Amino acid sequence: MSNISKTYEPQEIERTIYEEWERAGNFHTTADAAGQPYCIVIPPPNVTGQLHMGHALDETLQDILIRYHRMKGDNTLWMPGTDHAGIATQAKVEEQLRGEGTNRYELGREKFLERVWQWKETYGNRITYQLRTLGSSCDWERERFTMDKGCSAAVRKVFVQLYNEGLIYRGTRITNWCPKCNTALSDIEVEHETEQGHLWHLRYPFADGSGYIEVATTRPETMLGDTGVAVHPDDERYKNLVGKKIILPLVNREIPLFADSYVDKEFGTGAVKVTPAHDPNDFEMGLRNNLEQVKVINNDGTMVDGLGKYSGLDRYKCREVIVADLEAGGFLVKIENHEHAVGHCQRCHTTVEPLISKQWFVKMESLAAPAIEAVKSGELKFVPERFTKIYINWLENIRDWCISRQLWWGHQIPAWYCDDCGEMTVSETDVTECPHCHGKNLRRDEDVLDTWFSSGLWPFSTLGYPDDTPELKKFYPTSVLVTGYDIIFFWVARMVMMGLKFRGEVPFKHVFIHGLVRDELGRKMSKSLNNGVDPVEVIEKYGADSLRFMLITGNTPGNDLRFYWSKVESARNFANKIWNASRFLLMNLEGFDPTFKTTRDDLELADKWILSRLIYRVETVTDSIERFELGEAARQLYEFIWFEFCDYYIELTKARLYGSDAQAKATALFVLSTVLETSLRLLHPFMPFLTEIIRQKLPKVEGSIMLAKYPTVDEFADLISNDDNIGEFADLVLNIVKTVRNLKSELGIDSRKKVAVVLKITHKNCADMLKSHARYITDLAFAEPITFADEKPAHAMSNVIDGAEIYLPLEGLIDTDKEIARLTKELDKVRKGAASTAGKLNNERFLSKAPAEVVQAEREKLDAANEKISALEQRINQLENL
RNA sequence: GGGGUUGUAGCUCAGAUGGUUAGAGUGCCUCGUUGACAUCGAGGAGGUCACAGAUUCGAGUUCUGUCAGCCCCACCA
Repeated sequence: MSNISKTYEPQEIERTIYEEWERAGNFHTTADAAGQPYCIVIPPPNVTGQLHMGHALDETLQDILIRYHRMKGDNTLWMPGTDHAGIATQAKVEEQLRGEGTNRYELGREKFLERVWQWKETYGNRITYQLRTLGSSCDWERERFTMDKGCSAAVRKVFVQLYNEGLIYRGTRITNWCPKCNTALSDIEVEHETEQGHLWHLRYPFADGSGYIEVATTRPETMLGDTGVAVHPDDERYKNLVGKKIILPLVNREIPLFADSYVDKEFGTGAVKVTPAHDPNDFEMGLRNNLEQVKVINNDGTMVDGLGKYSGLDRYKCREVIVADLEAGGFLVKIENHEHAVGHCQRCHTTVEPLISKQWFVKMESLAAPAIEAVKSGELKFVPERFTKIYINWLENIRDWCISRQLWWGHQIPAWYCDDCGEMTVSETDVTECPHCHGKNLRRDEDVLDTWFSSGLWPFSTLGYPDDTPELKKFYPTSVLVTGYDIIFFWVARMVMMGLKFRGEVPFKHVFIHGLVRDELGRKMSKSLNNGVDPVEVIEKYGADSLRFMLITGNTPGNDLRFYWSKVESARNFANKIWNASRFLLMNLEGFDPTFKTTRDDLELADKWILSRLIYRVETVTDSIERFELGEAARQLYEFIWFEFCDYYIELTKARLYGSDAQAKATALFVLSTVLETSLRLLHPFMPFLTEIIRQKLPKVEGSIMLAKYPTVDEFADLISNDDNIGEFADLVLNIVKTVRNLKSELGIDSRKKVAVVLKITHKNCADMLKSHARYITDLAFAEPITFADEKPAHAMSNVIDGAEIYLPLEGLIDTDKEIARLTKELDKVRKGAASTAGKLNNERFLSKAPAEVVQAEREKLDAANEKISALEQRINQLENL
């Protein structure tokens, strides 16, 4: 045992332990296993992705909950899997093709998809392997993929049903288009950023030569597609001009001036050029006013053919040319600076172009209503609660969801078009013959579905849907969803809607929201800033337990946290502390009879104290986990293990361990073992590897800690009851210890050098107890000999605390004047406190309105303060008389 | 334009349902290597809890407003 290394070296150990766990099937469960079902579905990481800090946090939180519930005896399932991540994955393979001098169109759809699947086979395991290094106890035997057979079947079934119910439709609309990704996007895939732009004031001449009207625009290049100019119907400036014809500059097209109440009289000139093909508002106005839609921008962001010199120009280059030409033609009035919001593609950050195209949409209103209700009724709860507002607000203002993407990697839309009769057929099974005309000339819709469509089904598709599996029956609805606030709309809301629609129940009862992991400066970790810290690197250097502990300490639900290497080090030090406390125990355990069991009567006060503290921590840690306050639970564990167990209790056992009383030593070892073993189980969800390796070294312990019982208070029922006034006694002892240490330090005495101490005990309940256990003060404060006396030694350093006066008699070392000054300062402090307490007690309203126990506590406080005051006064008086 | 959130020790953050002298980590200062641990131990300095009001016997904690930062949502060209 003594050959255990002095520091904890996690690297090798972690890998070995994880392999053992997985080999033993510890992560796996079945629907018919015993216990209450407890299930979490993993937020599936992108199949080609790499682990980042956000994953590490997300995984850690889930693994803590999962391990806790598994130990509690619940039938616990953590369902893992990956997401096909349409655009991201396709982009990676396309990049690879570019390197080979080819592209997807040259390859063709079928060959291209083969390449993507190949890519998935090559890189798809990387992320799940990385999850393992964190210690994630996922049921890997059940691993799923959003494009596997089952998930694909679920997607088809859901799509067809929604279509048949009229909730999915195909329509020509103006949608967000990314010219770079070359696909339509949903509204939430567009990120708005305010940019410093310009407002160009243009002069549009009337056809009849009667002058001109001035319009203002942020996008002059779209003027090529203008098919009207709009003013507000009540705008006095323009009222008489409505109906006139305008000659569009540069194009020389005749367009109408019309009135539409959408126009804001106050903005710009009050007259808007209308480009129905390239602006969502103009599109609507165009529909209302029967305007022509003239498309001037291609899907790739260049100008269309037939525009003369402008054709083929990039939209921004075209803008420059147009402005120059307008200026040359005398049509440009002025250019103003103007700040406005511009939409960008979430994935590639290209400026989005609103374009008219035929796309598939989901009607959201009827799906959103139950999802709102589920939260309002409390069936689904957000942690922290404030996110319910954000969620509800979004759902209440929801618009139809564009679900078709012009990509190849994804779930291809199950719709077929008949070239013979022109009819469309939507079907769960592939269509080879047109059901309308029995023609065979069928073309399948080329588009694939938005990745989030399949993600939305994840909580039930992974459990077996569309089949009615035992897992689906047992584990749906799942218990909690753990995710970041950044994907509440993308994912959470859609899962709730789909879950309610297709299972009739919410997909999870709690949504546990966490924040983002930021860098040391509080910036978001990003590729472009290159400020990301690789969790794998942290694990290699410090171990997964340290990373996990670092990520949850000091963190509260929903709030962002910063990554600091010093915080990882602090967590590593904690792991090392536990390692060494265990090493200490194991060394002393050599030759000890492991079957020895102590009884309540053998326990001494220190044992009772640490057991009472342990019980308290079992309660608070459990309670904190249940409330999702994992940072608080971690703090409780840290305090207990480091301060109470290591700093005090272990020190107090040393006398017994090194002494000659075999029975006393056995008792100390028994309590040490019990408390350590229980602490390990309590800590296991947070630091799974360390707790496993240490517990395996303890005698009499069998099996993995993963499958051990989570500690409960009643485990200790026969060892300790709470009728002892142990807490009061401990407070007094620790207070005296602290005071002795302090006085020694002030005198410059080495903390480990023994000094004589005289104590005058004034505590009502604990005087005798303290006298018979003075050894505790000797052991913790290196105070020896300790004498109890009523008289006050004259030449001594001293202080007064609640329940005791402490003297360090040091003839010749004491500077009386300094002592008086120090004690006077102390006296002032106590008097101030006493005055404020007395103030409260003199307040009639405090006495009549505050709860009796609060008043009583104040009374006791005042008594104690008064005692202290008189003791200090006497002492000062005594010194002055020297 | 709406909504949210943050402001507590030099730094990073905890402080549920209002009730002792407001805590931790880290940094800093002083001391200490004989048997768990220097990835350690002992002691110490450091906070008018952003500001102003209100509610209350009592506010870091509840409410209102102000200031500062961050974030989300939003079709004013």
